[in-house]
Amino acid sequence: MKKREKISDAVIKRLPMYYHCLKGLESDGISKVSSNIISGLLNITASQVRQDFSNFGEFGQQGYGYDVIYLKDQIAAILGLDRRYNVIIIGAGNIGQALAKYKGFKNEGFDIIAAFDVDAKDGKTIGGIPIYNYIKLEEFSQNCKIDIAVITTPSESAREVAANVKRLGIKSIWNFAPVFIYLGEDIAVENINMSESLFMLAYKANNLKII
Amino acid sequence: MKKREKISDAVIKRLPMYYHCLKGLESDGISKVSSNIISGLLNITASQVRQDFSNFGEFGQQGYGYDVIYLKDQIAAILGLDRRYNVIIIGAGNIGQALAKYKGFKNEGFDIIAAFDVDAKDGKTIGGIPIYNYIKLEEFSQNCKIDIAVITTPSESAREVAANVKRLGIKSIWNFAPVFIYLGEDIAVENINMSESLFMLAYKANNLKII
DNA sequence: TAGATTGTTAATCGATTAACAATC
DNA sequence: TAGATTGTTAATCGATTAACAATC
Repeated sequence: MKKREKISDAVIKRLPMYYHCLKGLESDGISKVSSNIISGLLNITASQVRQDFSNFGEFGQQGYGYDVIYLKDQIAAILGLDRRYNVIIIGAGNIGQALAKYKGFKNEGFDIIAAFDVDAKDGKTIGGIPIYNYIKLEEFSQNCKIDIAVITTPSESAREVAANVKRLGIKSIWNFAPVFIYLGEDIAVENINMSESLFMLAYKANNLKII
Repeated sequence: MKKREKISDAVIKRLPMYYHCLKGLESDGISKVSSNIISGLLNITASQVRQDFSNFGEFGQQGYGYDVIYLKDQIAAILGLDRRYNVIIIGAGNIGQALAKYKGFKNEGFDIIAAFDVDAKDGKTIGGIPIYNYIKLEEFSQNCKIDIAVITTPSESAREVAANVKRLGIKSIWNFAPVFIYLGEDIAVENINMSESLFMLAYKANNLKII
């Protein structure tokens, strides 16, 4: 293992791909895999697969390859998927409600424990998750450890909400508002910008190889 | 203008950022801008801003800078935002419904004209958009030019739906199912993989600078 | 004109790929 | 053992940054 310097974003972006791929192999009952096979499944080079893994440790055996379950567990641990997370949703509009109703996150270790909205009256639920008025967030955060805040407010309020989230000591933000949020090095933010993705799709569609 | 070779993905990813930024400047009533100012707003280098633009043409004037509206229109044209798109949604689950109800896409030139679902009975609507049974898609596509298909089905059916969409001659897919879709060079696909984004957030949160 | 800022060429940096010794 | 495949070092490729002549 090379000495652990800062891992580049390009590498980190591929970790979930590896994890997903290994889960697939596991559920197909395959127990060993080589960098060459992974490279074929993910359409990258075998060299890159080995380089990526070597950033974190030595997970394979020369002449054999990698044990699927062991490697999957190692990558899960690197990603932090070996624990559970308490998640809240801020903004109970269309997207916020859709995420609240989606049941898939629980399987991956993410428990949505509450939603908040400026217009909410207490006592309601969506998809079994309680909704509170946004003014209750501070009190709630004092009683319950929140790992991740999902921001699904309109863009006008997103930055203000994000700043408040940081003030309450929450360390991760998953932002769906079409506003770029960055609050410094001591809080993790992932921005999902759907309209930028849609614009890139328009570009790609208009620049396809000769149709 | 350098001769137009293939533009790298890294450049294309920044175009929506420039567009967004210029719209902001325009709505603030600012009429001229320099690469230096843009670089400050977007946290990239001025050199990169000029390099990026020079892939597509010469949009500025030495000693002056760029005209905000002209530059914005040029970038809109490069992205293909100078026309309108007919969009359908396939899969009327949580995310599909949320997108159908979201009104923001129309402003950018994307008209959601119908939704399809395997369980749908004809005659219903969501957010004013008609829902049809999925078996009607082929007929619909023959009567109406569809530019973009949004796939919000469960992951099990996503690939099959995507193949069908391609068969019907639709040239762009916006995929929200957690499955990587690629159908060759002659159809544009943008994958929004929310769980990968969530995993990256977990990684970042677990690797923050000393807290 | 003098100052400002572009567009482009050259230099640097970082990420990907290739090669191969180590070794299971 | 012979064959396979890792982990790592070196080579290549591509993207970002710096520098500057052109010129408004």
